[in-house]
Amino acid sequence: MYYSENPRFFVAVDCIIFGLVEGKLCLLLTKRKFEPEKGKWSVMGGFVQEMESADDAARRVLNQLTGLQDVYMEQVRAFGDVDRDPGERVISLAYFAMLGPEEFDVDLLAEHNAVWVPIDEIPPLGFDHPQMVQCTLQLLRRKFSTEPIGFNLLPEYFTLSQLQTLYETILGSPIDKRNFRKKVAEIDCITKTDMIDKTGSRRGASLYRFDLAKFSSESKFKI
Amino acid sequence: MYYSENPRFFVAVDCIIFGLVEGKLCLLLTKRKFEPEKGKWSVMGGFVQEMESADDAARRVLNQLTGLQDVYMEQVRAFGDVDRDPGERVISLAYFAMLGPEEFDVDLLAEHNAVWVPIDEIPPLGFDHPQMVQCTLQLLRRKFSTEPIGFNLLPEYFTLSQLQTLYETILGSPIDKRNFRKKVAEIDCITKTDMIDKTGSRRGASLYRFDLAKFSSESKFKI
DNA sequence: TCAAAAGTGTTTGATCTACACCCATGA
DNA sequence: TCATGGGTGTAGATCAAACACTTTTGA
Repeated sequence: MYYSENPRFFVAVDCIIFGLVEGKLCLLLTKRKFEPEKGKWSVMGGFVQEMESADDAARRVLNQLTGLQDVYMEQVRAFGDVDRDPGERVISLAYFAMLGPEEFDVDLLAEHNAVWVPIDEIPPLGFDHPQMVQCTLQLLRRKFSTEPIGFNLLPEYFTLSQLQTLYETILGSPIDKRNFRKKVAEIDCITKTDMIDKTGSRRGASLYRFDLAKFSSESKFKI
Repeated sequence: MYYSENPRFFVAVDCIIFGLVEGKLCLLLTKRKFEPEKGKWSVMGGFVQEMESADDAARRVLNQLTGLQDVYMEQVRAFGDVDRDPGERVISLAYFAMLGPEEFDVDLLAEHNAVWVPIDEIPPLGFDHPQMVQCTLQLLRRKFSTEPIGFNLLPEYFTLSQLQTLYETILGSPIDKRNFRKKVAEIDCITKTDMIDKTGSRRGASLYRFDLAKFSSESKFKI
């Protein structure tokens, strides 16, 4: 048989999971409890199984760690260097996910030694995970200003200040408030509600939401 | 052992190979001589081997088909659906390559049933190759206007008309000649030589070249 | 009454777009 | 001499960036 002359490989998925914790962009990292790289920090990974697609495997790994379903996820790329895993030859597919401020299953996180780490405080990681994270951050920044994905990190209703702070955090530079609001006003799929958030200021701020129905892939979205 | 509880998979690389043939953007496709999908058109693929990285595998496959080395290649993404290959479970990594007008090994191409097909005349392809090609074209267009990769399709020395035609072909819309030349003039790494090409017109056109030394990742490159 | 965040327009410079004619040459 | 592709500048529109003050309200 044509196929069987060829070798087979373990195929892993590694999930680079973003979330906002106390306003800071964080990664969910785990301190490994198993060899190889035991004791080192790494992103959460798992192996693709027979009856699941790579995308399904990534969703499963994310679900096992957080208990969450229907989370925004996307493939970053494959990492296929021969020695990227010191234990065995493993080809890995990196995925990134963005979590909103839902309640996590804290027990699951603890069970996996998982903690939120701000992206400017990332400890040395095992395997080729530093590369994966760099690559993912680049992708994240590029997508962030051209596609409406930031909302995955926010609650359903959010203030413009929250949104602006998020963009400043991700893009790494301050944004002029008036220019920012001018742009937001031109984006159809970000709509004002008549609710007011009084927790963030004495005066109160209007709450907005992302309206998926008003978003088509051809709508302008440029922040 | 931790790893061995998990299944292993065939891992393929599929090469989406671009070239300019008579001024048209073409893909190098092969008519399959083996099952599965025998008789159907597909892009050129091969299996990753034990002692080679995924990138090396892609380079090897390209070399086996064209005889060429040191060709511009880049990973597109992984395709991991369970049934993407009707014969066996195969996870595939798509790569794209851009060939200049070098001499190909015609015998090798013939041996693989490979022909150049203009991208607007692509026949129905087997497997999930239509998806791969679409995905790659998107990536190509995005990279084309922000990174100096188009030169890989051109000879070392080229005229501005050739360059403009190339951009019009890839981006799919006509470009104003004066505006195009204005932009090119502002790009440091495209330099004029004192050579003249007399083959394309009676008057003759200055030949330009891409100067890699003058290109840094921070240089502006926006066409 | 004051601290703290929300909200609001205008001006300036930069960039992009549209547009038409002369040039040099070989056939 | 003329057909063919090579080469050149300007004006108007659009977009991006800089900039400061008033409003509301709970403590």
